[in-house]
Amino acid sequence: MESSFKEQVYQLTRQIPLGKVATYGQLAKLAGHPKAARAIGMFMATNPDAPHMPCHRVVAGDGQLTGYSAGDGLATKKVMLLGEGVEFKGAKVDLSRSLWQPASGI
DNA sequence: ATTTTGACTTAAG
DNA sequence: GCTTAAGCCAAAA
Repeated sequence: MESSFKEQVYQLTRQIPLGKVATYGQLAKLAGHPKAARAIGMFMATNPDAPHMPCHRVVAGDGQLTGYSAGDGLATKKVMLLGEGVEFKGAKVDLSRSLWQPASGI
């Protein structure tokens, strides 16, 4: 395994369950760099495995949809998330309901 | 090797 | 609630 920061981010993004979304900061933290949210965005923008990279399930820390350069951009992203069962609150994702909680053994 | 930019986050006013 | 500033990481020029 490469075990690189990049690889970790890719794996985590790939493990986001359907109907849920993760934030850049969350992925960064899970990958070992809690402040590399910016780099995460770049990894998504330059993702080498787009078909295996559900980057549309990754949103900003406030649930705001950012980036996405496919279809109609954020519009397509929103539609995809809605189709997966993610709840929206206006133009943002309702993180209170659709935020991915890894190992949610609370 | 250095500088700039970017799909970010948090804090402060 | 909105704007400004600073911090941090990685890729591209």
